[in-house]
Amino acid sequence: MADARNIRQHLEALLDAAVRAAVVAHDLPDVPVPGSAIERPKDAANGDFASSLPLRLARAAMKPPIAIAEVIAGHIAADPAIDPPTVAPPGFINLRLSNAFLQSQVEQVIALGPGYADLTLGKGKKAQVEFVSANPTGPLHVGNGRGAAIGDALASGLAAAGYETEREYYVNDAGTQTDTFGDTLYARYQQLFGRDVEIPKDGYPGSYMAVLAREIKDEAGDAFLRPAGEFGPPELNTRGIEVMVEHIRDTLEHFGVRYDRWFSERSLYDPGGAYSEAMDLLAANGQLVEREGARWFTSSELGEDKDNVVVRSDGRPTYYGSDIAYHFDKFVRREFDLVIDVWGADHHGHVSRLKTATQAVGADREALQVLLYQLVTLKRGGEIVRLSKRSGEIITLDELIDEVGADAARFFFLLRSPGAQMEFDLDLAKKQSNENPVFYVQYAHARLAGILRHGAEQGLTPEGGDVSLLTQPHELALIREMMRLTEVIQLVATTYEPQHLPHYAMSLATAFHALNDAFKQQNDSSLKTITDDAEMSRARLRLVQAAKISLARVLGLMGMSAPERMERAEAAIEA
RNA sequence: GCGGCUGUAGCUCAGUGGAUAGAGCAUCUGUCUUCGGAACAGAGGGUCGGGGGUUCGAAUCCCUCCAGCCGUACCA
Repeated sequence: MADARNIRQHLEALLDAAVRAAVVAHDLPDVPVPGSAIERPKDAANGDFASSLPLRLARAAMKPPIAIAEVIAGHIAADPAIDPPTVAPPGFINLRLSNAFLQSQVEQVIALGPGYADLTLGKGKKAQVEFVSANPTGPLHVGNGRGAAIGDALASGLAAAGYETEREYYVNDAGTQTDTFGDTLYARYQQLFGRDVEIPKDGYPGSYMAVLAREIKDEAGDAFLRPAGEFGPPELNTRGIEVMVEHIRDTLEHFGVRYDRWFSERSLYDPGGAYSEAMDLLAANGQLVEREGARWFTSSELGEDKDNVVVRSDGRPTYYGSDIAYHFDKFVRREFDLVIDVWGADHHGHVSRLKTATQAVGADREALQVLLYQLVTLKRGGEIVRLSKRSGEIITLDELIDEVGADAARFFFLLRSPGAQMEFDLDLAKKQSNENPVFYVQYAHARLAGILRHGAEQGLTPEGGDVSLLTQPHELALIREMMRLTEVIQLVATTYEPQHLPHYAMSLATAFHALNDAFKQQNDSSLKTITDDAEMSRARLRLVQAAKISLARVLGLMGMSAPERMERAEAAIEA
């Protein structure tokens, strides 16, 4: 039987069969038929699904589209999932789901639970989403939060689509930034012992470095101190990175993000690590050359603008060299079928050459997807602040979570498509008012929970409810909206665009709020969920139960909580 | 210079070949001692940056121009 997960394919099959039948009956010339004929009409008045196939066939078939539509519609077999098809100018075939089918979906959602809309399109495939991966040279800032929200939701979406999914953080604990970090840390550390030392030029001026130095002094005393004028010990650097990574991990856990793996860049250079193997492979392919004292990957022969250095003239690998090894590890060693790297847009110059290198070490170019998100502009008190870790003036993700809450921050980050520059209005996100859409969605869930509680107090539960009693337009509209989740999951998992989740969540919440208030609007208390009619009440509670499952699922995919009740903490005070 | 992203309602943004271009906020009008009103119903508001082209059909695809952001390192 058809359900939310396969209704589209079911209708396509019905349509295909109708076209074939029309051809066999000589009602339609035997012309090539374009695929994927089922669409979603924008206007609900045109049905739940529609086909523009007649418009596309008109030329080849040499008949008016409307006539073709009539012919095909006439050959569509009767099906319990749909009402008889209708035809609309200039040549659409409109399909409407039957009430009986919609009602049955309430039972289906309850029977299948939170996974009712999950797909199998990624079944048997391993996917990895790598995100945030900020240098552990400072605390995460607001921009990293956007990457975290996007990457985490994307991973959830892929998992819902059937992929075996891992979340990974790439820890850049090697390289020049790390050295600069170490130098700055040692300067701050020495300052704590009264030495008049300046922070290196191009160092990290932020006060958090002084805090970090203090932390390390507290735990290790002067163990890292060297005679004046000498360099600091590498162990200080290592410890500094460790502590920073711990802080980053705490921040992300606060944000509700949990990684399956924290992958150390340094580990690439361990004996048996991916670096030497990947470089050997490129060398064996004749794709490495020595030039100007450095080692270059001859990427221009593979279509890149230019060759790129992988090992500097001083013998240290570049970031590019590391990344080649890292992606060799992902694809060749760990055999991921799909890898999504979520990066800030300022890295976009790196995308093409990394894909090329990935290809050179034997992976499919398209198996690596790089999702770029544009940088976040912060607005506070009408003032626009650009984010920069190096300026020292940053607003951290921790501060954002404290002020706004993790749920609201995530929702705002997800709402914008990754490619769009976004303005994050701190004052707005902080508001606990109806200007803030996150409360709208969560409130809908709390209301659903409230109705179930209210019913239970009167001895009414969803058990035994007869869904065939659900015939009100608002009730059926809510079921239609619940069914759409599967399309949203598919969209997220195939386009890697998580912004569809919050938009869907809002329309699902709207469908419920509208249902919930219909009795007031129509001034008819028999439309309430809990009425004098116990049978009717049980049927509606069943719908409420299913809707709650649905909304909780979307909130879960976005990494947000689904509250059973709302706290109105400060709203009254501010008012 | 070259390359990438972006340009849609007053604001923030969805919509990536279909029917009258949507949402939230803001503005205005109703509902209103609520199965929790952080709600619902409705209204006004658009030359989809400009100009060409492809198509039965374009916000969507192609070309071109304009504006903003980013990149074009032996930084990451």
